[in-house]
Order: sequence, then C-alpha cells, then structure tokens
Amino acid sequence: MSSSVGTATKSERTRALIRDIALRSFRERGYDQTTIRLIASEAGVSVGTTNYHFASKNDLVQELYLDVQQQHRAAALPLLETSDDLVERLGVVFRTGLAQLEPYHRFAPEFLSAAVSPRSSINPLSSDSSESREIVVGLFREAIAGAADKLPAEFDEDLPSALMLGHLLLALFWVYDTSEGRERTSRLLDRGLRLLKLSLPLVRLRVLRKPLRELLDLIAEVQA
Amino acid sequence: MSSSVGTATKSERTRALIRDIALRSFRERGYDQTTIRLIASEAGVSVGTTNYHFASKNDLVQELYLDVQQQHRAAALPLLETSDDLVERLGVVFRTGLAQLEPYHRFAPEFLSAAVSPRSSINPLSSDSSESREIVVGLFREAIAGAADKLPAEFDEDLPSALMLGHLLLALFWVYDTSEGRERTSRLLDRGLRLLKLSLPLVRLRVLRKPLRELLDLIAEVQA
DNA sequence: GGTCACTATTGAACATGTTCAGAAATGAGG
DNA sequence: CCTCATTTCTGAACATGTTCAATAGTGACC
Repeated sequence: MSSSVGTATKSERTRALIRDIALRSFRERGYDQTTIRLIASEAGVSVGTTNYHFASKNDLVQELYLDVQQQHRAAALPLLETSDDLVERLGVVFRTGLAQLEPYHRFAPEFLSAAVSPRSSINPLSSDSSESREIVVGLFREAIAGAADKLPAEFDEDLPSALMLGHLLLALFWVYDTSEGRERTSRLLDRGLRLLKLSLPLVRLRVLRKPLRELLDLIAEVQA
Repeated sequence: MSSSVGTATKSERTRALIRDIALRSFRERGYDQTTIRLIASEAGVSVGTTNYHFASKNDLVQELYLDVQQQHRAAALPLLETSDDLVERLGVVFRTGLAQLEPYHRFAPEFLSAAVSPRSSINPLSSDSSESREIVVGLFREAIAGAADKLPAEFDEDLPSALMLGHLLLALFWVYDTSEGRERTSRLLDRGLRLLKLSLPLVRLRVLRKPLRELLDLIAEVQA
C-alpha cells in the first residue's frame, strides 16, 4: 500500500501521499464520507492540489481497485496450486474475490451507487477500469488453464470474461446480503458451483453447444 | 398523468403542479438534469416549497414509479386475456414492462445509480417503493393464476416476487444494452422464456423440488 | 547565480439536494 | 370583520465534487 516513500520527486511524493490517505479513508470511512476536502486537509494541501494530481475523486477509486485486485491475485494464486479440479479452482477465485471485498461491505451501497452507471469511470466494465478488471479476468483464465478437465476450445476466449461478469453479479448479491457473515452469499456460491459441477459434462453434448454459444455471445457483449 | 386540476384546495393544486412538472421533466431531461431549482422555477414557487410538498427529490421519483407501473398494468392486462399459456403470459408481463421503460433508456444510467443502493428510498426493493412494486408483483401473480398449466402450490407464494426480481435483473441488462432497439435484451428474454418452457415440465420431478425450493428461498430474502 | 518555461499549488466560484428559521397566507371560531 | 393557531411559502445557508485564473515554486540552461 504505502507507495515507496523517500526516493521520487516532490511531486511524486505529494501524489503518493494523497493516494495513501485517500485509500486509507476509503477503507475507514467509505466513499461518501471520503471527501476531497478531507483528503486535502489530512494531506496538508489544498483542494486544488488533490484535483491536480487526481483529476477526480473516482481516479482515486481506481487506485483502490488496483490495490484490491492485486491482493485478490496474491490471495488466489497460492490456493490455485492446491487443486486441478476446474470447479474447485473457480471456487478459489470467487471466494478470494469476495474475501477482498468483505472489509468494504459496510460501505458497499455507496460504492455500488457510484460504480453501477455504465457512464461512470469507476464502472468495473469501463475502459478506465480495464487494468484492475484484467487482473480478475486473468485469474479466471489461469483457473481454467490449469485445470485437469479441458473445455471445448471454442469457449476459451469468452469464458473468463463471462465468469468475471458472474463475479460482479455475485458481488451485487453480496451488497444486498444482510445475513451474518454473508452466509447467504456463500450458500449461493456453493450451490451455483455444485450445479456447475453437475452440468459440466453436458457441455460436451452437441445439442447444448449452440444455445450455450448464443448465451455466451450475448453476455460477452455486455460492457460499459 | 395530470392530477385532477380544478377541484381540490390551493395546497393540493400546488402539490399537483409540482408533481406534474417534475414527472414531465424526468421524462424530458432525466434524473440529473431535473433539479429542484428547475422544478421550483417552472412551477413558479421557491425551492423550499417543493421540499415542503415533497420531502426529497426521490419522493418525486416515487410518483414517477407509480405512474409507470400503473401504465404497465394497463398495458399488460388486455394482453393477458389473449393466452392461457403460462410462459406466454409471463412474456407479456416482461415485455410490457420493458416497453414502459423504453422512453427512459437515455437516462437509465442516472436512474440506476440513484436507485441501486439498498439504502436508497427509490430502490425498487425498498419499503418506500412497495406500492409500485406490488403492482408488478400482482401482475406476475395474475399471469400465473390465469394460466392453464398449474404449478405446484408450494411455489405460488414466492414465485411472483422472484419473477419481479428477474424483471429487475432484465432491466439491469437493458440499461447496459446499447444495441439498436434493445434488440439484445429482447433476444435474452426470448431465449430465457424458451428455456423456461422447455424446463417447466421438469419442475414436477421430485428430485428437482428441493434445489428449486432452496434457490427460491435464497432469492425471496433479497430486499433493500 | 540569474532567467524563464514549466510544474505545482492555491482558494474562490459554481451547481447540486437538503435544512431551517422566519414570514406570509389561510381559515375556523368568535 | 377580528384573532390567532395552523398551514404554506420563502430564500439564505450548508456541504459536496469540480473548475480555473492567479500565484508560487522548481530546475535546466547560460
């Protein structure tokens, strides 16, 4: 998190300071309560300075996204070593992803509202979010690639993105989940994975290829 | 739309005036551009007056919801007379629902952002939205009740709400749909309905009852 | 060390939804 | 037609993210 203090120019140090203070504040106070004026005040600079280094508040959220997804990757990779079962590997990516979000659950409605618009720069499907998004897509890609059971090659291209979309939908459910320890989200994920495991052999049936292909095509086009 | 002018006290007329101007503005300018000051100005009153009659901007959105869902009902009911096939009847409710939203597609991201938070008063799942929400749930209930094929009675209670949630998810897809005439949303709906029609006979199989029941239970608890 | 283009910083200004103390209007009871 | 409590209305105030003209600082080149 703390961005290599010491070296770097004055400007880079100011930028890093603002970034670190903003990220800490997002964690502690959420999106709404993290105001530009508060960040500026804690960093000992003026409002204009924060907006000079980060053109908007949402640019700071992108820094947060990157941080969260890098930790997602760091948490998932070692666990992916432990199994070569496709469904289990997907479960690892989903579960470690949710685990990263958990500290933010209190503030999830605020972030959701700011991010859900297709026009928002912090929409996970926006071009501005591509760097952090690709980390997650990459994880799903690796989960598939390292699995013992191979899927038809025609699915390889779109499937990771579709799974990332599934992860976003799961996160949407998670935002609305008021159960203790997000127990209902866990149950939904477990049941979904069990269903997937049961129906996976069917993918190889010729009759199912076409409807699946069509469904995947529809999903693949979803973007902000 | 226009709220019985003429009769009614001065206060009621002011309230109706503000309401009508707000609803027209939502349609023409969307959520963001419809500012309280603009409404007040067009109504020839002060900012404080609009907030006296409608405690918040979102209270005016509730008026819009009600208007839209009443038209949804008016559009769906006659078409429900034309078929007693369950899946076709559900299709009527879905399609007439989307048709009501269509004029707002330009502004859908704004409305989505304002409504998606579980803490928002205009969240369709909030208690504040219950009146308009129940119109939609009622439509699904009637679609089921008037169908020739009867479902197991145990589903009757939760299914209409679950279908309403499905409609919300479809609307989410619709918000992100950039295709000409929302052609992709139509296709998704058609394919979903076809799939439903094919799998409906399976509902009567004992083995599927429990997983279905569990799924429905998870879904039924989703609320804002 | 002086010059000067570029980089970095400042804080006032703007529009937004909402609040609220106070002013004005209303209308029921005499 | 008064009285006066209640209802209705007003507009200034607040906090928010963002913009921008003006100022200050920095550092490369002579």
